[in-house]
Amino acid sequence: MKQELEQAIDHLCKELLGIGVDVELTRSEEQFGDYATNVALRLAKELNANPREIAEKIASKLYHAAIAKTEVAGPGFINLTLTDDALWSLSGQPPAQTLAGKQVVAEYSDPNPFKVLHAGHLYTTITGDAIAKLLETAGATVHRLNYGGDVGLHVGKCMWAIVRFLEGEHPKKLEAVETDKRLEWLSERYIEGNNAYEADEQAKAEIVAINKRVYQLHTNNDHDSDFAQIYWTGRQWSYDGFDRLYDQLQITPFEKYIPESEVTPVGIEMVQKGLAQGVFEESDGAIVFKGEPHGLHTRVFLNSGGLPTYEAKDLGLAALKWQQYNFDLGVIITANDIVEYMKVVLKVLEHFYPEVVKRSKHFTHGVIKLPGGIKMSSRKGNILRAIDILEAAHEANKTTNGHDNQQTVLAAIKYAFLKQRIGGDIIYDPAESVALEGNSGPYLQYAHARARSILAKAKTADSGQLTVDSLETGERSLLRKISEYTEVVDRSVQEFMPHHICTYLYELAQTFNSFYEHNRVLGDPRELTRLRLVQKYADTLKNGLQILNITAPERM
RNA sequence: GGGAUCGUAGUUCAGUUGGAUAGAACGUCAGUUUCCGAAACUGAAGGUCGCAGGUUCAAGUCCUGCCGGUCCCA
Repeated sequence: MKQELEQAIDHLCKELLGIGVDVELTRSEEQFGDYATNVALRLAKELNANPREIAEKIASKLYHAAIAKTEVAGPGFINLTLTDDALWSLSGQPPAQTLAGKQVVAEYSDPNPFKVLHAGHLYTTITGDAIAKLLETAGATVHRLNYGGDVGLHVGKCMWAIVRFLEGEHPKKLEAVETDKRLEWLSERYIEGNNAYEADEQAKAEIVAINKRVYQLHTNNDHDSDFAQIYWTGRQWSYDGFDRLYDQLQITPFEKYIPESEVTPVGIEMVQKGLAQGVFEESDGAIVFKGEPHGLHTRVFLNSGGLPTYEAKDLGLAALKWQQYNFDLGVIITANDIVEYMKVVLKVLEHFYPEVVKRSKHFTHGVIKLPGGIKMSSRKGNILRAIDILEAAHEANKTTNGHDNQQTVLAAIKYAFLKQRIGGDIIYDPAESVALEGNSGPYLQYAHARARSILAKAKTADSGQLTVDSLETGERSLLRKISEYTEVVDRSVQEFMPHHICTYLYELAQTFNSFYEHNRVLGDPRELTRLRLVQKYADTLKNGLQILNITAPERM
């Protein structure tokens, strides 16, 4: 309907003024009506005419069954007020299927085996899942991928400490570690290895050697040696631990993990091929890409020891994803410290797969901090871990609300992360996130439960008449807000930004609460109409929360 | 030193291809419960949109310079 109206206005412009414009109706403040357009203002210059006169000209000729009132206001806006009927049919519609049939690959979370899952991983996990769901809402098929470093220096550090802890390469001794302690146990070993690497020259040399052995174990496909058994067990423990956390978070499961070891040979091969083709050059024994001619910087792809860097691996990863999925759209979400790095990798990738670069979107986010200002540093042990966030939220929920409900805590964390535009740093305040007052996940859950409770109490055979037209002010405000839903989702899809949905849902809940406060539903002569509204509202709220992967409980 | 990015109320954040009086939340202050869930609602105070220029009928939004923060590269 919105499109119809836009086309009608575009038509009028051509007919009356001889100029076509790209008309976009925007939602206006309630006092001005339902939709507004600034076409007259934009055309004024071109036509060298008074914008208000142009607006009047268009407005006076604009007729549509859905329009109840047309007004010219301010410097030359055309304000449209829809009929109540039109508002009803506008609300409750499914979002536009703009991505129907599209194959999307979404890569996010990306924790490293043998290391701890930190707050940043938690953030991309939740945000990535929401973006994936958002795209699914628009009709896309989304493949959720999780990429992580199962090779590399951090693995060397961890393996070194494990072997030391076990007093030799004794895989059998691993059995002593309890199942639910494994992830924590591994991250403790990593910290030990990391500290030794920095403090002790001999340990450093040993770790470098072990790191090489890990790579070798992959090339030799070694699953039998004692060293290999320790490694594979450790890797599996990591994946199991990650899966447990994802399960706990109630996010959509990943389609698969892509381990770094799998993409490494692909990446190396690409670098060698690229070297022969003149994409790379040798420099002090390393293979580098000179980014300066492209306004970028130089980066190493194979180091002087012949080992692939992150760059080479990312190249392999991109190639592998493309070969396996042939996607229409590739979405990657990472921290924003690698934006420059990513540009170089994409520039190189352009040489191999220009199509992939065109179809890829890289979103980045900032650092996750607690209000005190603790910053993550993945080197030392004193980082903000994912479970620290979860624990802080549980703790806050207990002290603020006097109980500890998993659904509330999850809603609190997810909503706190998602309500902010993706890009900047996030200051996560546990107390604020679980609060039932204010712009929080639990507030929305409560707003939903309240509405459902009314519906549950309504008797089936009901008094009152259904009057879809001639709505009262409060009723109309609520319906007007509900009718915005699909437009908000569409915009979120276009921008890949779930936070628009958060902002909207909060406004929606506020509108409802205000309506609820001032209008009796049950037993009122207008009961049937109002129940219909409450139903639409609750469904809309639930649908929106679903995109964010937040539950909408009937009771709480 | 080069590059990226951000700077909006005391705090945390929204702000549509440039559009109407810059909006929320928390906090502060003042109110609202015989009645559908007060875990709610109503209202008030609080702003040089970092600073200075420029483009435009119109700038928080675009351009230039400067200041400040964060990150990347050497």
